[in-house]
Amino acid sequence: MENKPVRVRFAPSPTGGLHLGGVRTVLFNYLFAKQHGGTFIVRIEDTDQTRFVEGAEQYIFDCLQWCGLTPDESPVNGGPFAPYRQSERKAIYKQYALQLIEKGYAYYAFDTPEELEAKRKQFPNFQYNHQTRYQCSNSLTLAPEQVLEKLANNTPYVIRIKMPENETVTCNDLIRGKVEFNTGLSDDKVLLKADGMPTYHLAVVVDDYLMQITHAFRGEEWLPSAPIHILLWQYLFGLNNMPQWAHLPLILKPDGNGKLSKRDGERLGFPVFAMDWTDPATGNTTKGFKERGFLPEAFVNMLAMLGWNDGSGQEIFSIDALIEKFSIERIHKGGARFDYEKAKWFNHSWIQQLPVQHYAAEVKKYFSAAGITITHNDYLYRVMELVKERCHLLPDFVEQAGFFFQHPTNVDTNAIAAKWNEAKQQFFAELMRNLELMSIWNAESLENDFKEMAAAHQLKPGELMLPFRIMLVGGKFGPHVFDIAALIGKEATIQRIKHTLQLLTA
RNA sequence: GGAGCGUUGGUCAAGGGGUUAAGACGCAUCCCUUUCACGGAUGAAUCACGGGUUCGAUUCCCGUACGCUCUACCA
Repeated sequence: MENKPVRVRFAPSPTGGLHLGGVRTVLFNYLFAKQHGGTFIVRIEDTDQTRFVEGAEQYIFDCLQWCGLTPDESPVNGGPFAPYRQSERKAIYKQYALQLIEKGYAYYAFDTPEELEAKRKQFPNFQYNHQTRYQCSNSLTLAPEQVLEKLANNTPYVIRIKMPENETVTCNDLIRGKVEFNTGLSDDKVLLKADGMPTYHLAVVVDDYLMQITHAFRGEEWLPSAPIHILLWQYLFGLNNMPQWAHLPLILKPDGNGKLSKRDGERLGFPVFAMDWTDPATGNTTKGFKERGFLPEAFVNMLAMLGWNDGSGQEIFSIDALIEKFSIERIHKGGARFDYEKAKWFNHSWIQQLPVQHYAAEVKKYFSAAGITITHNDYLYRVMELVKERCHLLPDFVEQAGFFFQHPTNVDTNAIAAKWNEAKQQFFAELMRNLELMSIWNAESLENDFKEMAAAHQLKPGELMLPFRIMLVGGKFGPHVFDIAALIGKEATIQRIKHTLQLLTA
């Protein structure tokens, strides 16, 4: 335990979209590793061949890249402990299972899935445990020669851990403190499956040992199986080589009870996955935070604050600040409900504080998806600067700034029609002529000119501002009118006035 | 059913024996702004409940309730 170089791992099962809770687990791993000058490893736990999903692994790495949480060692980066895919490590696990059998900590079991299912049907809460294992077909109940014979005949078997009847195993969790379990309450979990693949229980322990993991972070849902892992460590590699455990609180659904699921996002209209995920089987795409218009800085920041804070009240943190401030001691014990409104607030904050150039390329994509092609980046930057405080998500820029690039498609004349009159018509007609002659085109002179003219027409500027806005913008929103006029230029300004005037007289 | 974990405003949460129980999101009202937004101000919690311990408990202890997680040849 003393001063070993920190090595942590994220061990996803590549079976579908990457859940926000998964990304938070990655984040905490990453922060801890970076803070301690350690190594962050991604290990793919693909031991269940029946759940193989095409593209799921690549998708996980894409998500990590978008978040900026790049692993130091992984199947794609390689590393000194390769391979990092458990399916490619299949041969390694069996010897450890055999070792356990030799020491009497595990046994062969020949019960078929059908037999077990029958037992579960017969007995209300059937568990394969210290009470029932002697009524089952395994190397504990069969004569040695029968076992040998079955093995020789290639009879399918699994290897199960032999849980002690009544021992106390304690887990010193970094977040929860001492947690005790009675071993008699757990069942004899399968360690090695009939197909020769390890289950999670065996694989984590073996790989954490082989990869010299020092700290193991995972979701709280794993806490009940911790005693099995701890026992395995004790039997195989010794408790003093075991990583320190930290079981992270769950992220809960915003309404009702239970942990946040993909379905909650669909039901309530917000993303749950980091990026869009298309299920290859059904072709259905589930929306991701990225595609919804989140900045990775905001997404990561928001996730960090779900279950952790630095105690100062500060909420906006860059990744570097998080690396500096992060501490396991300040991780909460209780689960946190996910709040999409708050998530959007984080994104809004990051939109304000990052230079617009930083995310302009992404914004551009939303514009082009809306049929607006942007040719001048400098113009785009100025526009973004002007409207960014109204944007929570990146696509908001299209809505908030589309009129800077094309004439408004819908001019809300209803907003001004009721109070429209001949005097105003005259005013704007003259305004057009006036603007045409202007040599200096900036917000200030435009405003002065506008107000002088209003006075000359004996009209209140206030009555004219909204019509002017509607003409330029199309609706009741956007930055100061004269800033807009200044930016879109003389020609567009005049053209829009003219167009609206025509609409109003039609 | 069993085991484990958890419980401070609607949400995220600070605090941790004596406080007017921070702050943020959201909401409402107001100010600023001749639009929207930003910004500012104000408002809203008997700290799940019941017992202790104590001069004093939101804070410590014990129960209860409630919630969650797990209880597969899935992770």
